[in-house]
Amino acid sequence: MSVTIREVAREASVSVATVSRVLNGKGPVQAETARRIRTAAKRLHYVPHGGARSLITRKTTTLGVLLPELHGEFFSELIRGIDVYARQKGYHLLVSSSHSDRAESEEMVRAMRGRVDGLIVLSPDVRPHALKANLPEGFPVVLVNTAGGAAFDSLTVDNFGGAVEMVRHMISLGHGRIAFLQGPSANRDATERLRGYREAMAEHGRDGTMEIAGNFREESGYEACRRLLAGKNRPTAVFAANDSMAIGLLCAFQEKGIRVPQDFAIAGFDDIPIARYVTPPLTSVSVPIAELGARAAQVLIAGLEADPVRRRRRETLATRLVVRSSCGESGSRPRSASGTAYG
Amino acid sequence: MSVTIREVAREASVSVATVSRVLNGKGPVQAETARRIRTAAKRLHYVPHGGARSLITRKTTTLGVLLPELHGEFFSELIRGIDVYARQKGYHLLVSSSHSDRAESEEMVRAMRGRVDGLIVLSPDVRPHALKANLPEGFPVVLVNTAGGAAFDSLTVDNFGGAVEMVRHMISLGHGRIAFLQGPSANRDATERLRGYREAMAEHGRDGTMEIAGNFREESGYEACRRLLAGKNRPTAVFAANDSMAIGLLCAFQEKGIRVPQDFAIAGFDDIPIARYVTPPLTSVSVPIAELGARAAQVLIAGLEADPVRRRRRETLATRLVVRSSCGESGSRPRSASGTAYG
DNA sequence: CAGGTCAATGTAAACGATTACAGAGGTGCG
DNA sequence: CGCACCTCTGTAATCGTTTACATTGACCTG
Repeated sequence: MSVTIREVAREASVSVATVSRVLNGKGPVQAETARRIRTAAKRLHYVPHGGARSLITRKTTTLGVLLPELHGEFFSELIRGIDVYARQKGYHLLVSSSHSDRAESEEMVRAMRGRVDGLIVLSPDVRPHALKANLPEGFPVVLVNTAGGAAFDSLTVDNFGGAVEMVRHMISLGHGRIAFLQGPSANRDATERLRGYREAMAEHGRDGTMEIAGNFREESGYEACRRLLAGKNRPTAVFAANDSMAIGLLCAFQEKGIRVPQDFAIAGFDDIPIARYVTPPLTSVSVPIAELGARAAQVLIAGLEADPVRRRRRETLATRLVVRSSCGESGSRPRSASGTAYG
Repeated sequence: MSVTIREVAREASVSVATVSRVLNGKGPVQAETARRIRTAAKRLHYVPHGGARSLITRKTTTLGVLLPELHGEFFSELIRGIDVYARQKGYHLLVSSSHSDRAESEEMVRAMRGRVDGLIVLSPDVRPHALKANLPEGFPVVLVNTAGGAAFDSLTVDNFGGAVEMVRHMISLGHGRIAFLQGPSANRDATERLRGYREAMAEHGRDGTMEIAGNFREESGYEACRRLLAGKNRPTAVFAANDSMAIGLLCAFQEKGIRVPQDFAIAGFDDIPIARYVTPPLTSVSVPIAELGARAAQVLIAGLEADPVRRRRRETLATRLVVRSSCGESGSRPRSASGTAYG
């Protein structure tokens, strides 16, 4: 069925060793011989068997990517970032996504071992402890946005810092009572953003924080509207833990005739592409997702090729405040390409 | 470094053959022996080497997924659909995305061969012709939303039918002059939607079609606004080839004080999650993306396990018209969970 | 011209699994 | 009791590569 190196060798009247040398560019081979081999390989559509190769070289040139169930924009951007860098370095990507429970995730860790050279893990379900137990000693792993032990390299987006910056911005615009619309409590991005909100509020001596439960989906933003308008002493601004919820809320406000930002300021987090096209354009925090992915791939590959017992890396990528008009102040400005970036 | 089957065998005081039999559940093995082997395997954290295994079994239990550069929502949903089905059947996913040019795509086809059992290809860049040339005879491939020869299984979303249905709906609401905001001309989804628009317009004897160039991005919707308002005899409705452009356009209208749907009706395509949360909620065509992915995986796996020279499959998945208020008629209804589904 | 070096190629031993085949021991049946 | 048959396990061949080592000339040098 499949054509092997042996057939190429016969076709070019040389030994398999010479074929291998030509195709891998190692060892000295006469130019004419090399040409003949390459021609034969092309004619036969020869492609080396990855398994056989990895058996002897002890490399798979494949990176494993372990992801939880996560929403649209983030997922694709991250993969894109990883893929672009990995491919450029000659690595493939073995992806496994949408794990719902812990047992499933851990099973995948096991299944991936022996097929990949290293692992990029972005999964609240997989505890670092379980990782260590299921992987051989010293197996290269990069943790992304995951509460992870000191055992592995890890990369994080500065959710905390971004949230602090946003709250400060809102306060600087004169907003007094700022509510926070939370994400899922199990999600680390969500909890870090919450922590940033609390920190920044405390820093300015505002203890009148108001926190509303949410789950990162549009509908929970939509539903938060009632809660926001309920009590007396109601807030003048909301900071949503992500853009989707902010947009859901925006929609609810619009239906109720509440003007944004005049009656109520709204801010989001993530800066998804659509954020600048809602009405009014949404002030948000831009997260470098693709960059996060690329950096994860970079750190992992560096780890593969370097001496295995080096110091663990731990990095945090900065976010960027993007001011549009949903928080006031700049409402009358002409729409620019991307809002104004600070930071 | 890595623990092999030999070490497990030694640990359990049996031969490698017996270990293999136990771990693969083939052949008769004494219960006590099996237990001892399983214990040993667990203690040593043994996982079989995928390469070695695929060498002899001639299977990789891995599916290749080849994707072009594509936007957020679609990408992740599709992968999710594929992944869920594939994993359930015990297959892994080797993903390669964001190919910009044809040469790159074809290179990936070659690289993947020898690592995967079959291929799911969703790439306008890869011509079926090139696929045939770079793959062994009879290699299982499923083409998704790709203009593909009769040589492979293929799956498509009924973009044409969905567009026809939408135009009919708009006409039934009394809209006379309906403009169409196109997607990228190289994209097959885009051209099929355009074809549907033309067909449905012609069917009702309206030759006054108006077609505006676009690229599926929000900004091109935003920019289309000028063109729409320019001439005299201006349209009363726009059908955008996807939701992102529809939302960009909505934003532009809102800035100019043009009311939707009173002054101008807007419809989109895709029914992205956010579509129901913009103002007004967007009438759109829902596309079963995850289902498309799952079905692709299903067809491919069926092809792998079945007799190889069976008839080619060619399927089209139905879309679903989702009526909200951006085209009028139902503007005053309370917002329901998902609009009203027809079809 | 003997001996050493070097370039170009071939031979064969790994790598880690699966599995055909064989052997050992037990059981049933004529 | 002898033979066939079954169950359980081991031995060794095999898959398609890479690569250490061997081999063969050609060339250089003293």
